[in-house]
Amino acid sequence: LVSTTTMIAEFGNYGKLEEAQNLFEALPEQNLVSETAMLAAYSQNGSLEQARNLFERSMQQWDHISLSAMLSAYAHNGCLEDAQGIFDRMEHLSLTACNAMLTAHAQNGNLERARQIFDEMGSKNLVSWNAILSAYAQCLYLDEARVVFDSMPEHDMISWNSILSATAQHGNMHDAEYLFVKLPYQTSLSWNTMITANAQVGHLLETTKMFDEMWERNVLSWTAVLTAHFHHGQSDEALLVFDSMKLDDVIPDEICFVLVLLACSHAGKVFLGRCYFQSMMADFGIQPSKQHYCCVLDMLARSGHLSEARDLIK
RNA sequence: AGACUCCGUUCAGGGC
Repeated sequence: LVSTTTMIAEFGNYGKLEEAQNLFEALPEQNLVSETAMLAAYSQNGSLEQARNLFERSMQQWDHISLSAMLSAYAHNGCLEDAQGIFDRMEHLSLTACNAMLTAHAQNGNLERARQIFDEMGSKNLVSWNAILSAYAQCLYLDEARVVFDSMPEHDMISWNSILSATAQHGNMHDAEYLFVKLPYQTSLSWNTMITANAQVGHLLETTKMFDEMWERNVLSWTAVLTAHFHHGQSDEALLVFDSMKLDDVIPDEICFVLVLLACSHAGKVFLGRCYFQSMMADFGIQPSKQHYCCVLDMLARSGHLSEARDLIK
């Protein structure tokens, strides 16, 4: 039971919800801890209804950890009121619960409420600091973000990454570059943040240069190059990049396919686009999301395949 | 054994 619970949590972290669920259902007996692990797996993969079912119907008892898990499930799915409901009913407000609630308000655009929770917290850990930092960073309140950053007792990769990407997304590539070279960690994460920033502001040359210099490339790095070509209207190059990526044994994810489908759409390559769409499902086992259908729809509509586009909507 | 924080993709339309 103990090792299976660990594996359920691991599968959840890696987005393998089905595997987690299979393990969970095959358990001869379940306890609070394994149920919480499953709850978190649902939450991390956007299955709010399943999480709610498990929490309300199957579970016989709850502790502060399972409550926190459900709280963040609500928080991540935009159910602010449900999250607040759990929060208000908790007897002991654990650090984790406060952090989750803080983030929920921040993601809902209520920075003041987030700030209030932060200020009222008796003790804070690095997660709390990072949460309020990224709340400001994501709204591109750079000044506030810098103040928080400078007040923090310590920084980890997440803190650096937040401030770096906010600076870059704000368009201050010089400042971003300055931060980047000052980083105490030169990890593939920081490289990916930087290369992505370059791609977002449309610096194709910088993007490819960084890509060539990287020692460890993953899907994010490849996605940045794809994005940069896409921004420059270079659909063919984008598709070439995508094919090279597969040759390099990097597994494309759903976002790569969004870009590929859009590239096909812009280049008017309907047939090719269909092939990629099929391949996405058949070869990579990716369930098409609404977003993917929108891309296909866009492609069909732009190229004048109106009746097929209409069928797709149905 | 389980919970909390960061990062990648965007189409169309409307307003200024």
